Amino acid sequence: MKIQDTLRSAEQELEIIDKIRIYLCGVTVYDDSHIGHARTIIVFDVLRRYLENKGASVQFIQNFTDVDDKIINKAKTENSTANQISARYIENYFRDFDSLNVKRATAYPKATEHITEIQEFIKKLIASNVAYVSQNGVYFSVAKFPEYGKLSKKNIDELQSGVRIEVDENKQDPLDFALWKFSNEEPTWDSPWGKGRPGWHIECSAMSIKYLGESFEIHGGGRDLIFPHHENEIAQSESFTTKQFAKIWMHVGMVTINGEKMSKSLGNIKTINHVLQNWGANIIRLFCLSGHYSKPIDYTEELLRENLVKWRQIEMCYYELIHSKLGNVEETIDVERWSNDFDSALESDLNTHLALTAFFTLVKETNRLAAEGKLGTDTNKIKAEMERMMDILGLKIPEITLKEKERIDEMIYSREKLRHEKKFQEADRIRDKLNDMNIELIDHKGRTIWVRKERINAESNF
RNA sequence: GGUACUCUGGCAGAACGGUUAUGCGUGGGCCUGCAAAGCCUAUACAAGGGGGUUCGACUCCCUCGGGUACCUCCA
Repeated sequence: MKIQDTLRSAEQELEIIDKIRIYLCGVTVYDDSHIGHARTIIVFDVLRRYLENKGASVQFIQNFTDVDDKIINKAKTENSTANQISARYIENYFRDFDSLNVKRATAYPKATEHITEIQEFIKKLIASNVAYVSQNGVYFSVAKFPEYGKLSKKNIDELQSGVRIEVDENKQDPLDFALWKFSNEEPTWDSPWGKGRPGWHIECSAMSIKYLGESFEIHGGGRDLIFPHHENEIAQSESFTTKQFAKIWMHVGMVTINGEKMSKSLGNIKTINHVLQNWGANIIRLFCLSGHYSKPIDYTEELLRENLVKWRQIEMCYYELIHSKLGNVEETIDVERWSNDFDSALESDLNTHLALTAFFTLVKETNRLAAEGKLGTDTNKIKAEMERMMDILGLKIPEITLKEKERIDEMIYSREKLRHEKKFQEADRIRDKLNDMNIELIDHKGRTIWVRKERINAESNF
C-alpha cells in the first residue's frame, strides 16, 4: 500500500509483509484527551486494523509521556505528585479510547520506566561528541547533525535568525535541545551528569528503538509534532544508530472547532469524554474518517449530524441482513466490487473517505434490495463483507441478548394482532414502548422488522 | 516575516489532461392504518481571482488572494 511520507514529500510503498512495526507518539498525560487526539489515534487504529485484516502482524507501540513540566505544574497546583497526575490521566486515556473502540497497542511504554535506556542513549551521544553537558543540562548539538531540518523542510540559518525566545546562555547554539534537564524538584533521577529528568524528545527515540529496532516501517503522530519533536527525534536517533530511522513518517492533520484552532485560551477544547456522551463512538469514528487524514478537519454540529444519518443507515442495513429470510435471489450485489474498491481506497494512502464511499454503496444496495424484498441467499456473503469493513473502520453495532430478542418478538406479535383488529391506538402504544427501548419498528410489505438503535444523546437536543 | 499544506456545487468530499464521482441537504413519489425509517426519482455542468501551456485543464506552470499548521507548550 502507499503512504505519504513527510520526509520525502512523496508516497512510499508500504509492503504488507509479515511484520510491520509502527510507533505512534501518544499523549502527555496531564489532562483529558480531546477530539484531536482521537482523530490521530483513530486514523492509526484503522491503518493497523487494515494491515491486520490483510494478514500482517503489526507491532504497534504508543508511548505515554509521563514526565513533563505540565504534569509537574499540575501536581503543584493540586498539591499532588507527578505520578498521581499521570496515573489518573492514563486511566482516563484508557476509559476514553476503549470506549472509542480503539484496539490496544502492543505496548504503551512510559518515559519514567525507561530512564536507564534514556541515559544509555545520552551516554552514547556524548561519547560520539554530538551532545554536551552544560550548566543546566545535557544538550544535543544540532550543528553536529548536518541534515537537521530535513523532515520539517527548515533551513537552520532561518531557524537561528527566527529564534524568538530569549537565548539560553547554557546552550552552545539556540537550536540545541535538552536531552537531560538538571533539577532537584521531583520527579528526578540520578545520572552520570547530575540529578534531573529527561527532555521531551529523547524518550521516543530510546523507546522506539528499544521496542522496534533501529529502523522500522512507520513513525507517526499529529502534524504539529513534525517540528521540533520529530525533527529532533531524527537527529538523535540517526546520530545514535547512523542508520535511517523510520522508513515512513506519517502525520495526521489537525481538528479545528468551527474553523478555529482548538486551544485552552479559546476555551473550545472538545474532550473525548464529552463528545462520547453526546455522539457515541461510531459517529465520532465516522466523523474522524470522513476526510483524508492528512488534511485538517472541522468539527461542526452539521458534520456530526450528517454522520448520525449515515450511522442510522448502517444500523438499518445491518438489521435488514439479520432479519432477512433465506429465499430465492432475484438480484445480487456485486460484493467483490465494493470490497475491492474499499481496499484499494485504503491502499491509496489510507483514503478513508473513499473507502467509506464503497462501504456506503454496499449499505445502500443492501437497503435497496431489502426495500424491494429481494434479499436472498447471498445475505450471508453481504453480511460477512459488511462486518469485515466495519471491523476495519472500528464500527460496532451493540450486541443484543437472546432474551431481549424474544421480548421484542413477543411485543411485535401482540402489535400485529392489534393491528389486524384495527385497534391502532393500542398497537401504537406498543410501538412507543419499543421506541423507549430504542427499538424502532420498520413495517415492510407484509412483515415487520426491528432495529436496535444506538441511543445518541445529541439527537434529543435537535 | 519564514516554511509546509490547502482552496471543488448550500455543506462534506474524491478521481481524472477530454465521460454523471459520491454522500448529506432540498423538491416530488413509493411503501404504511398512520408515522418513522427505508427505497425510487429529480436537483447543483461546481472548481478562490487573473494569466499561460494544450486541440482540450478542476487536473500541469506562473502570479495574486484566502485558509490551516508549524517556527522549540501542542495529537
